[in-house]
Amino acid sequence: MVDDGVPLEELDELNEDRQSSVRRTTLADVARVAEVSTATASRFFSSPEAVSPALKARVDAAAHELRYIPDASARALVTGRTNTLGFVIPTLDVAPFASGIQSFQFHLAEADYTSLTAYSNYDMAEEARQVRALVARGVDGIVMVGMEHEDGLNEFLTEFEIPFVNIWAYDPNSKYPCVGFDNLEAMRRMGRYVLDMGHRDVALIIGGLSDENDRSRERIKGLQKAMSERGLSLPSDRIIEKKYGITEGRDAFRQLMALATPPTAVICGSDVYAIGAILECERMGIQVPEDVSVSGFDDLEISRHLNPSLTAVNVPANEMGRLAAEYLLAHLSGQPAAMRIELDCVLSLRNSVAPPPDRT
Amino acid sequence: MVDDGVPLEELDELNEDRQSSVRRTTLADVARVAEVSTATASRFFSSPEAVSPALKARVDAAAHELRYIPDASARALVTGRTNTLGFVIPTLDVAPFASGIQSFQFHLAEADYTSLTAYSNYDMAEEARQVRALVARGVDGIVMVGMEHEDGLNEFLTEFEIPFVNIWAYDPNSKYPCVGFDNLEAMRRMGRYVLDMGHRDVALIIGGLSDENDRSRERIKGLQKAMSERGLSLPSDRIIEKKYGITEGRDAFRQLMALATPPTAVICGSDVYAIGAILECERMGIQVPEDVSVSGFDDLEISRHLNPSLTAVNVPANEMGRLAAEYLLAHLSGQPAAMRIELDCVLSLRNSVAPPPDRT
DNA sequence: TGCTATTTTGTAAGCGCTTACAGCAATTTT
DNA sequence: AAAATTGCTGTAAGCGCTTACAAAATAGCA
Repeated sequence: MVDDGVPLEELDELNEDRQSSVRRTTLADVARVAEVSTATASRFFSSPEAVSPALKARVDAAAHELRYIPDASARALVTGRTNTLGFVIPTLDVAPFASGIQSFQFHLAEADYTSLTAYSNYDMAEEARQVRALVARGVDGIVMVGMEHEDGLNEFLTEFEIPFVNIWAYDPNSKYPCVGFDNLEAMRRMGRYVLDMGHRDVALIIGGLSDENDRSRERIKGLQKAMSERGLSLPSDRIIEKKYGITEGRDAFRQLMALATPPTAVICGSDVYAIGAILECERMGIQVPEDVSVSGFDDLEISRHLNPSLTAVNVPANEMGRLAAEYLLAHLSGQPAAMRIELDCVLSLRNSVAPPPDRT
Repeated sequence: MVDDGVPLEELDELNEDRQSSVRRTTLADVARVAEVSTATASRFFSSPEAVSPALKARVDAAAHELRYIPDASARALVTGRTNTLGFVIPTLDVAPFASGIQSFQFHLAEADYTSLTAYSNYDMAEEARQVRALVARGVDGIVMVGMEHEDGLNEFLTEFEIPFVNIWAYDPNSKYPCVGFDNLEAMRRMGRYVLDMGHRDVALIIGGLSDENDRSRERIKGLQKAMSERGLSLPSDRIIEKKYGITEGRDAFRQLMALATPPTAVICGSDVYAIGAILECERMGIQVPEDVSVSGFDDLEISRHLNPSLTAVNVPANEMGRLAAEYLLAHLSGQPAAMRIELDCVLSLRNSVAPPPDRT
């Protein structure tokens, strides 16, 4: 794959002059050229309204002439602020996470903040490690996914006075800020909808090890609740946990269909499983929704296009990213901000769920 | 949506104590507790081999006792290095870009580097703006997508001695470092493959405004080249430019089918268009590949699962992310590194391309 | 016009860290 | 045994910037 054996002249020079490289332009240079003090030059950048028009013009000219770029590290050192926020997500491979972070960054940019992203890979210990690394980098605030974190992590952040917010989940009793939706309630709604169609044999395909993932756990509970409300139960052989992926969804679906009494409805904890299930149906010659109903969770772009189109819980990823940014920005500027924001999760009702086949 | 009207006690305290907040632990504190000089304490962290075991133990104990976390800004100020790299991509919504950046970050993390991501939204001016912002943040190096950038941007980076590398494209004659594949050649291969099947009426659905996107432009050229090699041409009404998205792919496909002589093969500049095309075929009752062949570019996870499975150019996104990280890391540590790395783009041959229908 | 209130500017002290350089003790060499 | 290394450690000078505080300039007012 890689083009090896590159001729020598194609190699980068070993830039030994890096140490002795040209000294970068500093505020002092600008001040000297503009014939003002460094204080005035500094004010020109941070509080221009406090500088007279005449000097403002001189500093501006000097800065341009010297192609001055302020040094963020120096500024951070003295102000104690880096204007950078940290964001720890499980992975970018899950489209809604990517959307959420993009939305988050977009809203930060408007306030001249940037963000450092780190990945936990659904591992709490790794998440904690990443959070600590972000704090060492000097982030002014942090976003994490889910309400549950490694023991002591919340205390750690509190001790270092790093504001943070949990997203992708909502708990009205949480001691800590959160912006998200109620995973249990969302899945319960989907459960009710499916049960209202008349299904009694329901199964669930869900992601991640639920003991490390409070969102998954809540979703499982939500479905169980919907069923017990109807006097039904969800036997554990009808809950299939799989790694994230279409292939995994197919596998799980096949597993389910091999059961003595296969479910008439397969509820998925993520759209990708549902996509896998629908594709597997096609292969197996099973009709959706005539023979089996399938529902998803996320509402990816493709889901509405599928055949049949996928009924799914719509996850407000962009909204969460935006609100997390707004919360942190408000908090950092000393403005009051709602500690907990609950977003609604609507069901996108489409064609993959219908009443069960008549078995009389 | 948003839960408004939050009761007052639910609001964050306006943390007015932020200024007067507890002073954070510094190296000097650690040094004092360990009864060593700050120099020794500093050495303990940056070059521990230069410290005697006895003092090492004392500093270690003191650091733990005080829960000391070094200040990255202060270190960056004095060393002139932030250990942070910048990465500017068009958008995270395109899965391969997300993969590439995740791979990039993963490899940086091993070297204790982090990365700042910025988005250009396929706009060169915005890209330049983001690059400048990253430089102002003090990044030690930058990754950009594509070979073409705003006028003067390369010079700007050179002037500030910021190493950078272009990815997602490859040009053996580039003056600047690149890690990628030859977009023209990749598409030419796909073109040949399709033409070898016997197709003569070929059309292209491709993304972005090609004058701002050298990858798209090269891909168009690649197909044109493959066709002209066979004495064929690609009329402009058979090149449809659309924004990225499945819906757009469907629209483009319908547009193509409405042509006086519809193409027998639709080549797409991205898998999402191909997915849209295949789904639209299903709706229109057109058989793929019996009636029309469809090919993609990217090779997303879902593509192999589709029905029919999608023949596509496989883009080595992870590989590019990894190699970009390796290049920059090597360069920054003064080691020689190949300036240009060409990655191969293999065709993932599957079932969506077949010989054209017999029209006799 | 003289005096005070206000605005604008400058001086200089760090922010927390690294590192050149010097000092000193323990080895090693002659 | 004196001289020369070698290995650690400490002193102190900044890195580039912001911001109290003081000083100067300007405006306001009687």
